[in-house]
Amino acid sequence: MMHDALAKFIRKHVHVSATELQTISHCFKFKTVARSDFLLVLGNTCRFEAFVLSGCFRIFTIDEAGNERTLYFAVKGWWLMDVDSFMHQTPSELNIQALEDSEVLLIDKVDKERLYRELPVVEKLFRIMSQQALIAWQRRLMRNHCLTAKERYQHFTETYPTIANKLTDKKISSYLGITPEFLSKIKKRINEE
Amino acid sequence: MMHDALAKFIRKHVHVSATELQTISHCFKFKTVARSDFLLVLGNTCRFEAFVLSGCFRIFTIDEAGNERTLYFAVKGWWLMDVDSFMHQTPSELNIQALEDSEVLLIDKVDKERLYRELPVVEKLFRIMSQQALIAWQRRLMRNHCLTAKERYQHFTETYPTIANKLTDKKISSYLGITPEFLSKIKKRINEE
DNA sequence: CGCGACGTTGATTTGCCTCAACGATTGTGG
DNA sequence: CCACAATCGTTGAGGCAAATCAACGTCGCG
Repeated sequence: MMHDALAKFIRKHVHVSATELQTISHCFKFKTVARSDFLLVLGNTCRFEAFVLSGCFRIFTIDEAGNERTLYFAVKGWWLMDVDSFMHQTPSELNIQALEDSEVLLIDKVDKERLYRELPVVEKLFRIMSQQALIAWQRRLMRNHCLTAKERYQHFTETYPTIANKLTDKKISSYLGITPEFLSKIKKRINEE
Repeated sequence: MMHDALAKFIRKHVHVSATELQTISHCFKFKTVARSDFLLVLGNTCRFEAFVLSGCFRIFTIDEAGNERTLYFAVKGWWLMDVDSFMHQTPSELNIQALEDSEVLLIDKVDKERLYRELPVVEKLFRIMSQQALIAWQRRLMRNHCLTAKERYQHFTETYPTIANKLTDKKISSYLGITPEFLSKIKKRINEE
């Protein structure tokens, strides 16, 4: 059934009984998201967390200068959420947009709180997920300090080749924190080698 | 008693009974760390997590070029840990050094795992802490993309004035991701205004 | 007291941005 | 399904932000 991917994901991180898995699974609702549709729009409150079953998403914000800044991309097996907005139920600073026709499993705040209350293993799961995400963000910031734009581009395309293939250069540049023009020049230099 | 600060911290994030608080507190051991001593040295495995009672610490790594890169500073009420190394018991990539004579409460891996097992509220506490740290790291990376070095310096000194006062410029520059020379020029420019 | 780390300053170089122009793609409404 | 508009990718010229290298005064510490 459609929740298999989620079950597999959970089992990779924590021990759960079949019953627990059932309880968790039943809190999630299947949803399709058409290409370029928004799952969350900046200014709205994030009322869900989502597990990506298929497709591809971009989580981004708009800075004061009006430029798009991509926090991350999410494909199968990744999570979509604005931790801050969902946790505190405050207006989000993020947009979540589907880059292709996609499928997700959604859980709303009430069900999430209920799971936290009833199943300690869910706390554990999200504790582990958050800590691993934390490590990844720390590493990414350090890479931003140490590496040049060219090195960061190569690191990204080598680490996530399948994601990079789906993306336009403009979106990649907004993830790397550089201008599209400069990314174009980087690619030219790489090809000339 | 000496665990008061920790109890206060915990109560700010989760509901705990007095008994639970007792159980948690008893897992922590008091320790003093002399100025410039290391609580963790790069290459060793992180066998503890620590809550800072007093003093000031720096968590940093050394990049390929041999430069120090500061992840963050920690004062009273902050936590010291290498999440990755502690979680997976692998060699750490981080140094944790006291910048002044300091006091911490330490918990080792065995006790931490026991707390996780016995008190679901501890899972919740660290889940919440991790998620809030995650938000902070996301914001910091976005600031690194959007802001100039001068703006990042001002943001840091305005957000953490008491921490900034304790630090040498060299350490601040390694946090901001710029050279000490350039920070010196930034400060000059600010003074001339 | 003397040494080594720190902070400052200047000259030069490099990485990346801005702006502008143009061809190539993509998406869309008729 | 085509035509047109809009967005995207590329290229070049010029400019600014920040790094590098080198020199020198200062401070803290042994």
